[in-house]
Amino acid sequence: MSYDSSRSSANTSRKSKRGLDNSNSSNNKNSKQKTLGMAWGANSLSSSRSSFRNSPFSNFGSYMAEKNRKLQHQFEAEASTSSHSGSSPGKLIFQGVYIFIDGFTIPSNQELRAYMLKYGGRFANYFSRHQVTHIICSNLPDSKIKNLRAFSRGLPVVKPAWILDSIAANKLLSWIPYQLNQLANNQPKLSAFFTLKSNPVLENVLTDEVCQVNLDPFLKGGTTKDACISKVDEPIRFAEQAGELPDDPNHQFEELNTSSGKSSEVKMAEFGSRDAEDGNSVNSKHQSGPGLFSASASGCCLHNQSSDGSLSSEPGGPSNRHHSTLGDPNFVENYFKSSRLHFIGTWRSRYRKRFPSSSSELKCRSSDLNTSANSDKSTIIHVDMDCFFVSVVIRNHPELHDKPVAVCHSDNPKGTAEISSANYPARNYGVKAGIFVRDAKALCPQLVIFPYNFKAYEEVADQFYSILHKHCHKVQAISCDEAFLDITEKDMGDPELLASTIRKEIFNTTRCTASAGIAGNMLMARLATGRAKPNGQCYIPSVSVDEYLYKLPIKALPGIGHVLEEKLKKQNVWTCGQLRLISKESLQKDFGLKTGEMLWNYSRGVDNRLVGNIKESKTIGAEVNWGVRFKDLQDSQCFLLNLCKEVSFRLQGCGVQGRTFTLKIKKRRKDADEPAKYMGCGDCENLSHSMTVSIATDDVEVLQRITKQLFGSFCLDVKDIRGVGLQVSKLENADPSKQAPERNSLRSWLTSTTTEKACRINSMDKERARIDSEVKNLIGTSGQLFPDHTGFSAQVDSNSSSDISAPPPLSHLDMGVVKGLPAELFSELNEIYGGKLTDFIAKSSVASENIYSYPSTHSAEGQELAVDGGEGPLASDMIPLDFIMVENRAKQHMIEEEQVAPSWAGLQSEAICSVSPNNNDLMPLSLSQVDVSVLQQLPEELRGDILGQLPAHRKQELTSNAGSHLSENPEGALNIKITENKSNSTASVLNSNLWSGSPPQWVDKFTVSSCLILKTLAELYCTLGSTGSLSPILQRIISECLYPLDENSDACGEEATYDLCELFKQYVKLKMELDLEEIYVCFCLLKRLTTKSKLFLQVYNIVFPYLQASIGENYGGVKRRAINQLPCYPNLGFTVKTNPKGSQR
DNA sequence: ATCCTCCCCTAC
DNA sequence: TAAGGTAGGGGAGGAT
Ligand SMILES: Nc1ccn([C@H]2C[C@H](O)[C@@H](COP(=O)(O)OP(=O)(O)OP(=O)(O)O)O2)c(=O)n1
Ligand SMILES: [Mg+2]
Ligand SMILES: [Mg+2]
Repeated sequence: MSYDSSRSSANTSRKSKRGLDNSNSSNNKNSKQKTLGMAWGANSLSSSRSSFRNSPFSNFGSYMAEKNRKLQHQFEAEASTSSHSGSSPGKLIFQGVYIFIDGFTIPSNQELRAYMLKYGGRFANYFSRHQVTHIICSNLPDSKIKNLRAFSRGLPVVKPAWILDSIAANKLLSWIPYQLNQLANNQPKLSAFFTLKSNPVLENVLTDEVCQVNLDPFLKGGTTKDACISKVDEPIRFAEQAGELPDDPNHQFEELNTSSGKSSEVKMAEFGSRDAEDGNSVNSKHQSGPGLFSASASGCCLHNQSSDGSLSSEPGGPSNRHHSTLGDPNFVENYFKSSRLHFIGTWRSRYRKRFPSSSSELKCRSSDLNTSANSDKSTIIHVDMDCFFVSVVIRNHPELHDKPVAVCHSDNPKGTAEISSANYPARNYGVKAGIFVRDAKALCPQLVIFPYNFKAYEEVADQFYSILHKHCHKVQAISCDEAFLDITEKDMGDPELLASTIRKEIFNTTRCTASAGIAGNMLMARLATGRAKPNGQCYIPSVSVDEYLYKLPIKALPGIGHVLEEKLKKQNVWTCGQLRLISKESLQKDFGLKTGEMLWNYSRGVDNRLVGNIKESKTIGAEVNWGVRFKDLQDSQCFLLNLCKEVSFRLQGCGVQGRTFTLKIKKRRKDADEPAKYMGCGDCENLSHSMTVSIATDDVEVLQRITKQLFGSFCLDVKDIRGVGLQVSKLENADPSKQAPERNSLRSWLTSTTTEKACRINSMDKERARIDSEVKNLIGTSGQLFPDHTGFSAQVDSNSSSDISAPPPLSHLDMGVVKGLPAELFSELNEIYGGKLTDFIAKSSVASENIYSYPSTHSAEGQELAVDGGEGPLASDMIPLDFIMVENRAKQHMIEEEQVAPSWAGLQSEAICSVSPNNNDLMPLSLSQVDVSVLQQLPEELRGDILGQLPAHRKQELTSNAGSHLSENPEGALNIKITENKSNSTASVLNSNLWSGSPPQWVDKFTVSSCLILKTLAELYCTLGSTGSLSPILQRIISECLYPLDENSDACGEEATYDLCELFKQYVKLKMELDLEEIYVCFCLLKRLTTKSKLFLQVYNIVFPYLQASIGENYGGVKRRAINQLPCYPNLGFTVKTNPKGSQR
């Protein structure tokens, strides 16, 4: 209906859990801090985005958390004493209000604090998004306004007068008239300070209509000692009722069902009455957190107010013109902040952190094989909140419980906003999730629309799961409002009793009802819940399964969506009973092996899934398919960057890095009409293109480069783009020590702990670097200890000259290694660092904890400068990723030494790291670099591993042709020469006085060749290029690099570019036997060497993406593919074979 | 057979 | 105005 055509949805229900989940910030409310500013980002770590780095809001380290806690404690102590005196109920004006004061205020900070304390409110010493309900702010310089916008995010920013006036009025006034004007229109209005104080009329109106206390129901319930809570343990009646149920399942269903309609009100009467009581006691307060405005009982939605009010209150006041990527540079961030689907989509990731590794989920059932015998004995409970989003927002509106209510962004009766959830009265009118609000209003004109309150959903979900975990240790979370419990091995009696106990507790705690299904497997439990809704429960015993399913519409089976439903209906299958008549073979023929079997099983009530067998997540991604409109390439690139940032955040938040990157594009179909939905994507082609690299990364820069290339390969008119997504797969744990050990594998070797700590320059390293920078200034440069380091740097990277003579920054030392040094070496080292080493070790352990909890790439920028002092962002931007990749790989080889001689490894690798600290992780295992002589000296098992990674032709070369491999081409020959040429220089490297014992023989050459090879290769290439030993095309390219043509020269034009590309193409064709990696490396090097040649860059830009794409890990067939995919540039006269992916479909 | 890429389908 | 995301399962078809 609201669909335009092809839509993607998703199949579900799997849980994933990545064991590592760092420091579980489980109990840490601050962990809710958002990521890229996404309120509900998958990554719950605090962001220290540079934009508000200096604001108190960015500090969420453990120190702040602890300090905050203490101060709050102190405050509460005070409050408990003093508020006793004034504990007259009428005085609790600010109950549920939790303010944070930003900056200077007219009544002082202390005064306001005292007021809050006196009148029942709470006062935050430091901003905590999780608790604070209002930000109090008088007037701020413009520079601060921007930051305020960024972090306030939906929270009301209110002037202190609101507090004073509320006290004067002896009741909580609406804060809306007291909103900080600056935030809305960016223009400070001092007069606004006092305006409303003398406007009682307006005040009353607003107060009545839109009230706002953020009433935390639990706080309230707790403090007022809610009478209902004491009734909690009285499920007996409940249980009896359940126990009395007849055996006939249908009958049961009837009864339970009707009970939900009618008698359930009896059944749940306590709930209802409690609600009423509570409603009375709280009566005049309306709810609502930031941004919630109450809908009046009349059913009229006050959405307009909200829009100037708060909820989604976007910072950009005037920028509301276009709600698309065109008008808003922060579109991604803002969009996710308000997206319900984003909220529920990312919920699981937050859940993992809040309920970390609930031991339960990790493979509990040893009774492994799940034959049907198993399921006979199993007992599964499925619990699902009733109309979750609605229930939560009308918790304190008992008068609305029997009126049709829905949650939606908009109340516009002509609007295309989607209904998120509708309560059961509304469903009677046909209102349901997913339909447009205009259709909902047409079906039910009196429908009351409430806005979202994501914060409340999150809190209720937390409570929901706390209760579940309390009652059962095998909990499989399905979504924020839904879970399976496996109570098979629970000896505690009646499952139905347990279910009712749980439901009751949920209601008493959240004031929202849940329904439950009980059965022998997950499928049947889920179906039972459907029967039980709303506010009921249902048990389906095994014997009743067949009967229950017989008449069940196929669509009710999980896994059958509208497409399968339609296909089956075409076969005249409408019910599960009819579905059973089709043979498994036939189903498998029509729908595939697995799907067919699923249909066959499900139609018989068979489901072998186990509760809680959680797998670690396999992909992480972000996409936006709403409001995406680009006018030019720059728009799209900007958007892509933001998307990369987002994805990078999420990767880091999950503690993983990925190797495969998939860019998804929604492209407006040629004949597509305007989307039915406002700013929707309409009818689109879905295109995707992926690239796999050899080393996992989470670095935003790397992501950006990859994404750029992927994007380029689509060859699209950006104006047709209606949606963009970036997905990362082949995930690996970012902390290799927690990675599943792969014995003796090359990969585990390359990414071993020491490698990680010492060499990988990823977000964590960058953060470390930042921390280190503060110590860095104190360190002298008595670099005697690192003579080799110096020389090494000079050779490897001529660009970073400034820091050459300094010892490696402390942060780059592997403290694990340092600590393990012999005493005398340690003190020597400590001296070099001015005695800071000891301190730093202590410090770094603290710091790394913080980093662990709150990694942040966004603070990376200045840090690189601090570390290497040489290459700023500009330079680093010009370094091709690929060069870096290779260089980095060299480092990893280096690391290998550490395993052999750990005592010097850390320092050794330090030297390397400091050479180009802003390296990226990404690099191909560019096998052309595997030097034969080195290879031969490797330990047997490693050699085997390496060979195992090589493409066949390469393997042969290396094994059979040891000495003179590659000699058939100039590049290969160079490879060997380099090793020889540079072996002298290693001597010094290896002579470090930090050495203890002699390194294994092979370390020498291996290190040299891998660390220096690129630089040297580049030099030699250039030399040979000018002396004519290279092929014409490479020669020409190289000379262009060395002696770049004037930018304005004719020779830089299209024609020249074409010539060069064509030549290159021919070259590749002619030199089929030449490894693509060779060319690839060559290109990387050349790009590195020349940033001035426009001509070269043009060629590079055309050819390189294809090289890059081909260099992934798919060696097989790569050459041919790469050549075929050389692009078509119509104006250059290329003939294209087919353009990559997308367009050919 | 088994993997990979590019999709589609599905549940929340 | 409105905020159509996220992730797993799996099928088709190609490469090896
Ligand atoms: N298309 C959808 C489906 C769900 N949701 C959100 C709102 C729901 O409240 C919540 C939970 O989804 P459920 O499928 O559990 O639906 P409800 O809880 O709303 O209703 P029910 O009583 O059927 O469970 O997810 C949504 O925004 N859009
Ligand atoms: Mg629900
Ligand atoms: Mg649900």
